[in-house]
Amino acid sequence: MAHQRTFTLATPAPYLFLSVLDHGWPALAPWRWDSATQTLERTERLDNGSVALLRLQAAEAGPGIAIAMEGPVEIDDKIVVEVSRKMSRALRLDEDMSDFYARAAQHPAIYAQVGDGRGRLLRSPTLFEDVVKTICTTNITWSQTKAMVARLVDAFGAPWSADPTRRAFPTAEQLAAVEPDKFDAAARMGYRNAYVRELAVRIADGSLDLEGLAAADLPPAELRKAVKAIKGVGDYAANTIMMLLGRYEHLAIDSEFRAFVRPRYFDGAEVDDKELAAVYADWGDWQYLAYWFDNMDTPDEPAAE
DNA sequence: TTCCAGGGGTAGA
DNA sequence: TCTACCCATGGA
Repeated sequence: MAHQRTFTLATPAPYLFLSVLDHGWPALAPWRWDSATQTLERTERLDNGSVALLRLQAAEAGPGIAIAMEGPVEIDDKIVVEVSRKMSRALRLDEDMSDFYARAAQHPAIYAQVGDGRGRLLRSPTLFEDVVKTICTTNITWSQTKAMVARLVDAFGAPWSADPTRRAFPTAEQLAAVEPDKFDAAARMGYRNAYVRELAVRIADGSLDLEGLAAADLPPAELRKAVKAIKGVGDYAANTIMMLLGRYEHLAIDSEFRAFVRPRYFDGAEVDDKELAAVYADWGDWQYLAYWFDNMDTPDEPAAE
């Protein structure tokens, strides 16, 4: 028997629910965006091991996000607290964006995109999921990133009982338990297979405390060094992960960044990455977001498609 | 066929 | 610190 419960998550001010579309993450499983109902869905594995479906929408009356949960076990207050904590992390409801908004207000082009209440780029309930997904964005097209992540979830994630085709993101322990050959054949991530497997094994055997890293209040340089020590994480991925940890002072320079900045600010001239990056230097701690919204001209459509 | 995508590891200088 | 070379996968 299915159990349902709906509750409201408080949001900061200003806040626009559609900001969840500012990042490409809602296109990656187990997230799903239903444009007809403006609903962000996610299959989530709870701490008690059961899998529930979450449906997030802007609250009908007043501020906040309405979360409708459907799961196989009774949804008590403890579960509500757990899901609230996870979704608050995913939607970054605790981040202080005020300084970024103040700076954006001085830049009409950026402000036109950021407006009031955007900029909270969607992430995952866990750093593990964010790191795996980031590795899946390196040296690959976005459509293949989506396919790789979908295969990972379909093959190894725990199923939602009401619809087993919908699964939660696999835990590190679940992935570490899979035979390498079986993992590679199902995930088909190319040379990234070994990176993701090693990450999962190191977390599962306790040699890497990734979530502890996310929770620890480390100096940024130390945090970045620890992130970059993960196999498969270079400069681009490390800076993307820093962004996912709420540190926006580094730019993640990739082919997309170059393809945007070079023609716009250098008339297509062959300039190196250092020079390209200097375009956003004035933004200091907010360089990543400044670039992100500079390179966004479709505010009402899912980003990075 | 060849190229290369929201790069990174490694060896060698 | 920098460069050359290699790397699975699959679409163009």
